[in-house]
Amino acid sequence: MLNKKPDLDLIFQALADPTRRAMLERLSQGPAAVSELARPFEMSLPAVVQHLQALEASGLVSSEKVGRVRTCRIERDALGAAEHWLHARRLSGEA
Amino acid sequence: MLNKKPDLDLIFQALADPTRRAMLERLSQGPAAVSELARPFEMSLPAVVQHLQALEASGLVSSEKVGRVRTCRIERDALGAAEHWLHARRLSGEA
DNA sequence: CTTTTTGTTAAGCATTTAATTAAGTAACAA
DNA sequence: TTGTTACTTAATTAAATGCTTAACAAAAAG
Repeated sequence: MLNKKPDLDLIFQALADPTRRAMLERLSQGPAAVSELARPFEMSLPAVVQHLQALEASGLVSSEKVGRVRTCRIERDALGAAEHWLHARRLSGEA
Repeated sequence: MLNKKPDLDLIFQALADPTRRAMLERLSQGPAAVSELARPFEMSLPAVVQHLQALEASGLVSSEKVGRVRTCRIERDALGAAEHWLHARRLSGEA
C-alpha cells in the first residue's frame, strides 16, 4: 500500500508550474540540497523554498535535514498516481 | 505529428481542479453537450463554461457548435502528452 | 410571433498564488 | 569567537483563480 493516499489536486497543481517541473527533472537524476536546486533559477531562495513546499505538500518530493543541509528526493509513487489517473482516462470508453 | 505542441503548464493547471477532472471523466465515456456536462455540478452554468474554457485552452477538450448545442469531446493526445512527461520522469535516473 | 432552451459575455468579489525584501537561526569553518 | 554557509520565517504586494449575478443572443418549439 502507499504511505499516503495521493491528492491529485495538490499533485497536478504542483506539476502546473515550470519551475517546479524543472526541479523534478533535476531530482529525477538523484537527490539534491535546497541551494543546489535553487542554483539554476534567477528567483530568490525563499521563492524556491516555497515551490519546494508545494512539491512536498503534494507528496512528489520528500526531504530530510542533516546538519544545516536539507536534502530533497523525488517520490516516484506520487508521479505514478498522476500517471495512472491519466492512463485510465485516456483508455477508458475508447471508440 | 500532433496538431499543436502541448503546453504542459496549461494541461496540468487544467487537471489540478476536481470539477475539471470530473468533466474529463465524463467525456472519457463519450462526447457531451455543455448543459449535460454541467448537470452533475451545483455551480452556475457560466462557472462550468469557464472550466470548459480552461480545458479547451489546454487542448484536453475540443468542441464544436451545431445549432445552439456545443458538443465537447476529450482529446486523448493531450492526456498522452502529460502522461508521457510523468512516465519519463518516473523512470529516468532510477537507482 | 412569443417563449423556451442553450449557451455567451461582462462585471465584480473573495481567495490563493508567486514573488519580493528583511530579519532570524543553527551548523560549521577559521 | 567571529564569520560564513545554508536555510527559515514573516510581512507585503501584484496577479491569477474560481466563483457569482445580470444581461444578452440565437436556435428551436409552440
